[in-house]
Amino acid sequence: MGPASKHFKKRDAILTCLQQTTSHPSAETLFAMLKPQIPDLSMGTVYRNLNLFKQQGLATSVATVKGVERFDGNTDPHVHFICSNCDAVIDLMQMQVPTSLARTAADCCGGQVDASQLSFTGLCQNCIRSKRGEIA
Amino acid sequence: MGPASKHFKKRDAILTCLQQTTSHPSAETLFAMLKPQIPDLSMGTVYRNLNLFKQQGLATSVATVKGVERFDGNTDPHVHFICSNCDAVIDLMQMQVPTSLARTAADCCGGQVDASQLSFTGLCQNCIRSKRGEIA
DNA sequence: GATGTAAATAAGAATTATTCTCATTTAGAA
DNA sequence: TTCTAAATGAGAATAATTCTTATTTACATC
Repeated sequence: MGPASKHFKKRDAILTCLQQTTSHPSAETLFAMLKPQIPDLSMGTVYRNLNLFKQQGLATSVATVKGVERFDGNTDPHVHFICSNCDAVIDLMQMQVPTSLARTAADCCGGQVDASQLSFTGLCQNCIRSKRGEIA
Repeated sequence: MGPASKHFKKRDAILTCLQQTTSHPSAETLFAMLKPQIPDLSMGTVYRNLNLFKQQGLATSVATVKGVERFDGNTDPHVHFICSNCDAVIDLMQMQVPTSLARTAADCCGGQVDASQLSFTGLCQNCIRSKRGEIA
């Protein structure tokens, strides 16, 4: 039904928040973002709905960074850059996993490929600058 | 120094075990594999050394599957297939992330790419068969 | 408008994976 | 033998996530 319905108010708020940010928040971060507007929101609801979104294909789990799962509400196929210094997860919207690779993968192991995840890790632009002594 | 030394006995056992399997075990699984041969091994040692191996580049964290971190002692660059049904993590040794993609990624975000991770998720061959009613 | 309903939620307990602490053990050096 | 530094065992502590249950909510029906 979506945001028009009064049902699923919090569910919609969580999904909308996730879709409007590019920061790939953790459950906790998402909770912190929403709490001011929805003071009676609970962590359980955030986790419950994130799992629901994953099942429904409305969101994905991008990575687990230092033990914490990070989510993405952007369902367009794309690639991520993960900064090993500041834990930022950055979209590389211009990039995708070539479909030829997915086909090769399926052929290699005889399995059925449903999705692919490609990420690069290293230092992000900000952290490179910081290391040079400049202000991030 | 390696397996010849009497120092690092358990450390070496853990690394060797990780290098000799292609199952991408979790810390707990690794512990279970080694416990029979090393009855006084403790979980703390497994976790401690796995983190050490990661730092030293002797092992990598392949993925977090259903909340559990999975490790790989194979440092040759390769790709993984992760079965969403049985949680198997399978090597696709024949495949690598094209270096051109890594370069593009660095250009895209202005960062410094240190490593890349590519994995495919779906049903593995065994689970496809099982679903057909055959015995896995 | 009152009542019934099924889904969604809050709150916090419970669980699980991982890290931490510290006393002990070990291997090798002096 | 004694010393030292690293490695370890054991279990406590922590942190993330899931689970449980009573409550609330939105809507349908009367």
